[in-house]
Amino acid sequence: MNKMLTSKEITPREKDYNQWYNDIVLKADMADYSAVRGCMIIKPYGYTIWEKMQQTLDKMFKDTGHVNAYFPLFIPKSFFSKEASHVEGFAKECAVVTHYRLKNHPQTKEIIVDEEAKLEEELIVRPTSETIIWNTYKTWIQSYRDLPILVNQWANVVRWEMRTRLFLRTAEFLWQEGHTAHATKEEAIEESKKMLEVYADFAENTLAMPVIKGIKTANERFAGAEETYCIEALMQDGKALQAGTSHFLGQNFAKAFDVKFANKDGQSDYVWATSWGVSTRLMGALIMTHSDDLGLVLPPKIAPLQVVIVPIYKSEEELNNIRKHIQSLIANLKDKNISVKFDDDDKQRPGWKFAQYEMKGVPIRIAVGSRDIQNNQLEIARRDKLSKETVPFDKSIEYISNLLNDIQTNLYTLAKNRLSTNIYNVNTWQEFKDTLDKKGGFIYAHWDGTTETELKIKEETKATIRCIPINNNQESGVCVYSGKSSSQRVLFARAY
RNA sequence: CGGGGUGUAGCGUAGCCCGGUUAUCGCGCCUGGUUUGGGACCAGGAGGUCGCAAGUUCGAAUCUUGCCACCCCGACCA
Repeated sequence: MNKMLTSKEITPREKDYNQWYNDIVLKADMADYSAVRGCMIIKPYGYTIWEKMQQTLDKMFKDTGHVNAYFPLFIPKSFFSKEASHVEGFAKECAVVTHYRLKNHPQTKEIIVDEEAKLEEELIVRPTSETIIWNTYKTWIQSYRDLPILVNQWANVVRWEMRTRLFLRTAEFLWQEGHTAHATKEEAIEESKKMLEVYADFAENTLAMPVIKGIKTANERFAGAEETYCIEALMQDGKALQAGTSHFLGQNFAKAFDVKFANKDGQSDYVWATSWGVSTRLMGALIMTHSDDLGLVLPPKIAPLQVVIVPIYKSEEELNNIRKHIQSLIANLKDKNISVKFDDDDKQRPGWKFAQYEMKGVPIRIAVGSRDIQNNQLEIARRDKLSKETVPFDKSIEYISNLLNDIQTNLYTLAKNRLSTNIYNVNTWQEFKDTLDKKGGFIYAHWDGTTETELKIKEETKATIRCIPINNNQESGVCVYSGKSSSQRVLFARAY
């Protein structure tokens, strides 16, 4: 017995995807604009989701042998000059600390910077921590016995982006960055690939967000890396989003910071490095992958609240009856590690609560009133399909438990289908442009392998090469733009 | 940093072109009552440096100038 739900307030997704996205962030009460340019306030509800992500990822990192540490927020400017391509990549978006004191203006009493309190060496607010970490690793590493170092850091970083968007590109954001040091090239490459798999596993199995694993072209590579592995996701409006990266850094940073170790034969060599990270951008990805016009839709594995119970009652006595009746249900759900809230808030009416929890993406909502108690049943609604069903009370635990799994799977399947039907094999330049404009999505096309062609395509269409998929089919053809010979297709898309 | 737009109560807004009573409306908030199976209703009430500053004027939310902030489009961006 499925009934469609209704809503009085529909966000205009067809009209304006950006507006839709913004609405969901604001209505679900996840984040807000802050007074500081390009920064956001992550509100308690949004932060709980981030904490869930942190917990899951942190466990995965530890299961793969990593440990957490913390390095300073401030990086002396001189550290940056050591790796040329790295500084070039970040120079244009750094916040710089130049003074350490304020004072009152003698006349106006206004608070001003005390020019006498100028730092001898400016400090950079970290845009990423490679430099300060490698400066530290120099003192940690002498011998092959000190390797590998497998360290992760949960931190905030600042990148002074010209244009910002809640979660997707904020001036300050939260992330984790892993920084590892290895004795051999093979081991480092192995590590960066392994972490890519961890990210893909997390995206697909926890966030129910299918991704394409691949490597970046030289042009899109991380500043200072020899190889950048990435996971790319597809949003509902047909634009791609880079959801995580893992870099093989070669010996670049070891050379820049002079980090050498003695191997078993007593010979000295530079260590091999990786770095990898995901950020609060994943929150944006999560929203844009699953949410609908009623608000946020959360996969059960990441939902801070999996089940909400809304009582429907007229009197205090009735409410107490309901409370007694569902006591065992709540206890049983908690035993199964299912998070559940009984919302007996008397200040709001049921209809209002239904709408609220839908906006917040709670996967399962149970409504229970005297009618249900009499019939020994529950009304159970699922957020993903917006349908509800009446379930016998004594079968409800099993039903809910299965339903959570079903929602997780369903969300993944929906997104997976959307991804696979939006990858287009394209063979001509005209077809390339038409597909991009009319359908969006990923375009799988031949490319001659040159940065020159890549940049021209970007200039003409705003599409970038998102990645060369891992285990890509080798197939000879001609470049869709230049007509030169090509050995494989690559994935193009317009991206966030 | 270029082009365009917006700033009026917690949120969303009308008024501005063409200056003139007590600044409009909706949501939200507070009080009382009736309600409660999909965002309740009725009655009453509180809440405003009209982004900031200067100017023009008898009089400025409205006109002028400067500044600030934000949004959109570019440029920029693991």
